[in-house]
Amino acid sequence: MKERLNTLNPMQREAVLKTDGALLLLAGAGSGKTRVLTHRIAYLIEQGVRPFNILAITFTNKAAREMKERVFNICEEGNQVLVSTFHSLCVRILRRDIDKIGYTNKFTIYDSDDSERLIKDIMKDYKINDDLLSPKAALNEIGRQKDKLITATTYAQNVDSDFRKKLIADIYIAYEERLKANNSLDFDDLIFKTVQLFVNNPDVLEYYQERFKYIMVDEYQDTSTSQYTLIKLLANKYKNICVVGDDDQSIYGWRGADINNILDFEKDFKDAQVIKLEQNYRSSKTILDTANFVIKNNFGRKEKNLWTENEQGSLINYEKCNSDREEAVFVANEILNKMKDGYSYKDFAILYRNNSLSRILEEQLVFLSIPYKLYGGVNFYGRKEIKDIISYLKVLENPDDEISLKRIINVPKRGIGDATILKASEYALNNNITLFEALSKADEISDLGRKTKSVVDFYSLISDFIKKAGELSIPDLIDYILYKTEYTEELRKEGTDEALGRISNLEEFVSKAVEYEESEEDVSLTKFLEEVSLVADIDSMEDGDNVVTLMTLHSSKGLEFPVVFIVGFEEGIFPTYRALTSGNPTDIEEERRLLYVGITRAKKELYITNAKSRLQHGRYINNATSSFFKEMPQELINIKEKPEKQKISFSTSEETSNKYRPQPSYKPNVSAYLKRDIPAPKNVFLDFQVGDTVKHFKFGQGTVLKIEPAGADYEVTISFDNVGEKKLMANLSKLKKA
DNA sequence: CTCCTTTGTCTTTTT
DNA sequence: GACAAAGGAG
Repeated sequence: MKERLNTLNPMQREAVLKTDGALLLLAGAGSGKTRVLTHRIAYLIEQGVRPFNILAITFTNKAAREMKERVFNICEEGNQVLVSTFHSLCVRILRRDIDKIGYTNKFTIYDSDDSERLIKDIMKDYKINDDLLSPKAALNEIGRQKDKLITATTYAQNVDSDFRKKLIADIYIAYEERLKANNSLDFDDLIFKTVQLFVNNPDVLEYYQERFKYIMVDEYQDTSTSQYTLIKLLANKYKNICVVGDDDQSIYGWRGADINNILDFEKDFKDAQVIKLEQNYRSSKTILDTANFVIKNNFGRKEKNLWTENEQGSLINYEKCNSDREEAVFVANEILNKMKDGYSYKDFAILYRNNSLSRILEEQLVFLSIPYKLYGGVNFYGRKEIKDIISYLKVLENPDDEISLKRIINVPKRGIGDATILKASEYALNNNITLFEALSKADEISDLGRKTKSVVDFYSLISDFIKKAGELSIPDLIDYILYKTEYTEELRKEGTDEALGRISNLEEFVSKAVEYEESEEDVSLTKFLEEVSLVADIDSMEDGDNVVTLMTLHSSKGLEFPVVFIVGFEEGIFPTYRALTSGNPTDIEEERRLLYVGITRAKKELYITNAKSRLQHGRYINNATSSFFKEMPQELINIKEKPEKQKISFSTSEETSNKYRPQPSYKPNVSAYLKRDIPAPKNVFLDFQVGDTVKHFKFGQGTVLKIEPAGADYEVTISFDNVGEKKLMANLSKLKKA
């Protein structure tokens, strides 16, 4: 043991040895905090603490898995330590005791998509115009309340005359009622209800206080009030709690993370010891200096001085490109260049502010046959076909779940449309039963007419599935559902590439179910659904693959790469338009921290790139350089700007260079978001003029009366021979000269 | 009443 | 360029 402790620096060692009481570990980027945590767990076990009594909370499942492995490598008993995310931990606790707060343990977990559907339903019921308040905004506001442990009733009591808030309060109350009726919890509830369970049932709390005598929380800067409260409750008896965080890396404020948790920790645990880890083992001096220089622009930070003994390293590369295409070409070519220096694919990461920036990069990587893996974006479990089959499974588990039920009731099409669902819902409401129960009494529902049979058939289909769920393995059950509903058959008939893609996704889902059954000892549909609900894309990341990594800056937290590209360094993208216009300076500070996170991912080389013109939402946008650029130490940056109007060498679509028109030029330094309306459509060419005869695939032949630019396309007024005058979008409706 | 076609909105970031 | 809601045809 002693020998192992000698591999740690004095501060790290102190943190490992301080086993009892409260410890706040302020760990700068790359300062070896994971090392400290794993050694600390191992040390606890060697000191005689039972592994069973240790709880470690991480931010992702991936981090949990890795930490478990690393502890296990130091000491074998380490695999009995519970390493988990907040959400997984809470589900575990709730499955045992949620009946004490009025749910059953077959409860369903709603993802943000499910929650939004429920909000939409409610707003429809209440006839709330969504011009006033979008379902997303309402859901977001409600989520932030839950993060702060504010119930619907409390929220409603405290809204003053604010019309919008009153509206949200009404929705919040209804939302809670419906969730309960559906026996469902949203992500935020998982934490909130666990806290409620503990507060209302001291015996349950005490059970877990005894179980988790030693608690560690990683990424503490990203915990919300509810999460912190949960931890405080658990640690309240033995007070052996160690939290590890870095206020400069707090990037989830929008999700309810509260940076004050770091400041409050010392107040709540009066004898808390504070240890700072300030030596960075990851990055070159140049990279670290740049990061430090940038983050100094934030106010209200915990004072720290991150330093390194690493070599100076090469300058930061800043590349200003003319277009997004040019930027992608640059990044891909640069990766190939660097490969000649002995790097391999897995040494590179391309990071961006939002997922939509990944597409053009992917295209270019594919074009140059550079292997890569993209994380985030459309989550595998978020795809339509996967959500559909999961909804079937959820209904079997919990027929009260009306959101999943409504999702699949007419998928594939079986003649149960909105009107029928509405009648059944009304019947359910009037008789105080669930929608699913109402379906079983289809014959009693008035004016269902000939639709009664469709409903009866659907009900017996689901009943059969419920019966089969008890008999078949999960993969077999999925296959059975896909077969009986003719889901796969429908797709096969469709025959398009898209449909075939969906079929292979479904096949992959079945394989995942097989994998699940093989990897777990204690297999159940409940647990499978739980796992599926709580995985993030990043969790699938494996070290083995030698491929370039593409991900958002948010997802990159906690990772490191020899060479990092930060692309789209443009005002309006990074920092995001929302932060620039919110009027809240802390939003910009959070963007700056995100940049800090991005910079500190790099070990040896850092590239920052941007484009003067970028295709967004189907039109070209001209962005100024990110205002963060001038906050970087210019003497550490190698600035390169591509010459204007350089010939674009590569294009994926058929819009070849002769079709390419020069972009209109705008005044620099004006965020393109402020000039959204671009005068003339580009990349759309009409081979007809006013007076010509054109052909439409449906309306047939007609004469062009008028052509007007409209966004990225032209609006064409045509007098059709058969259907009269119509206004159509030229590109969209594929008009052709006759 | 359902289904298909057309129109509108969207884009932060994720457990 | 993607997808859901609205709108119109059968």
